[in-house]
Amino acid sequence: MTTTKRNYHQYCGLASGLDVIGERWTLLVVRELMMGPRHYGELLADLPGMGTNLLADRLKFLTEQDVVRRVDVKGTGSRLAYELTERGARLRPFVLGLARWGLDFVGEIHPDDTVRPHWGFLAVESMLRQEAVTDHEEQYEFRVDDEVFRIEVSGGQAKTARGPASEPATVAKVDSATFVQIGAKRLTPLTAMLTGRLTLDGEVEAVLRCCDLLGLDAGDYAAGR
Amino acid sequence: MTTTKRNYHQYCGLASGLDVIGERWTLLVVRELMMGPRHYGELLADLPGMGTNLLADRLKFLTEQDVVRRVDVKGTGSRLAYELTERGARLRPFVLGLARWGLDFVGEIHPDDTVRPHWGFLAVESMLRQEAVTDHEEQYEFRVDDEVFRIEVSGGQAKTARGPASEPATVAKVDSATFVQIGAKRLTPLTAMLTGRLTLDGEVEAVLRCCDLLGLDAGDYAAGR
DNA sequence: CTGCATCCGCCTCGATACTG
DNA sequence: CAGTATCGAGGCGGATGCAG
Repeated sequence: MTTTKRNYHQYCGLASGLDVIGERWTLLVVRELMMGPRHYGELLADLPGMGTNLLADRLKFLTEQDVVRRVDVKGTGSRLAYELTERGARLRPFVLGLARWGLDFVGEIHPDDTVRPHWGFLAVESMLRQEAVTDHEEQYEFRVDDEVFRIEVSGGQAKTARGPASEPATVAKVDSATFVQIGAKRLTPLTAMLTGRLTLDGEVEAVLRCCDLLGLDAGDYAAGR
Repeated sequence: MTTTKRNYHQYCGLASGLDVIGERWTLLVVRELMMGPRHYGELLADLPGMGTNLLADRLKFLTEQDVVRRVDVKGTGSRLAYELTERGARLRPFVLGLARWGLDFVGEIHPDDTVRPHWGFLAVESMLRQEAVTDHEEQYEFRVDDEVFRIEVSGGQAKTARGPASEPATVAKVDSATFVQIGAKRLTPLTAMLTGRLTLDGEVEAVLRCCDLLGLDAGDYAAGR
């Protein structure tokens, strides 16, 4: 028990930050909590390869550091859950930045790779190019496997949200593996459509604006209209 | 030798990114290279506790992944150095963001903690509040131990640079440990001055603008003028 | 002397089994 | 369902060796 936790012993913000969230699996736990509270079992299920003792250790430590908190999701002690604290939520910008940066390293999909539809939500948020927002006020809906989320463009700002859009200008239906491959630019939206793995509803112009907003190559699609 | 490198096997940008820069020490190596090319021995000296084999492994892997490149710093093969590639340089925004986030975890300084003056350069860059830029065009110079760097405010933009300022509106002279403590808000500029660990030259108004730009509490200092 | 490679003890990690 | 206990494997840390 006197085994002291390993840290860098550097008087520096980055090193101190990495002492908290730099260990293996930790930032992936944070990612899971970035879409809302989750139960222990859900975390375990979406992080295959992570030992249950490690998850318990990480959650306990993150709780001590005020990055994560235990919460009674509804009712009296029915089932506990974990959620990000305000301090944990402040990690969002650069978790998204790192997710965007890492897209370049996403290779061909391998049989024993894990894919989860809600990761697509973060992928979209990390790909959003605020500088590409137009003055069209509209919403784009995504149905990745069984997850549904949307982009809302309003008042010169684009933001993501979970759940269906009220009046979607486009609806994209796709499986999660294909979705990530498009984000990683290993597949264009056009080829995904032609191979039947992606379905796009709505008017063409809206689809083009959506692709541009995400920095995706819509050229082929545009040429085919 | 056939020991395959450990990775997350998740089809996700964040996981793929962490497979590249998520291992122990890696992001600290990147930090060291963010101030320009460095030699193997310099890296080793500024990362105490890191084994020489680990540094060699990390550098080799980062080179393979096009995050880092070997350069002939001057002349024919005299001494090699490592520097960030364009891909590695794209890590800067969220390395800085994490450095800023981690400042909250910087505790009291401990005898066997390592401190390096050039980390102050990154601390300043991470603390810069672009929204606090005024229309005063001026420069602030910092002399942290033997390192000299500056902030340049010009055209509504603030940016950091190494080396002395041509016409500093303020010169701050301080040791590196004190510098980090001020950044971590464990010490106000005023108390640091009163204990003789910080010297501030230049007109008071410029000092106040500099503090505000870095989000530091200048209230005490202002009250004492 | 710098830039690594090799070797070895230890501690973290990952998988399974077990308990409230 | 939510963790705790246990143990083998392997990444890490420190010392040392060696080549250019």
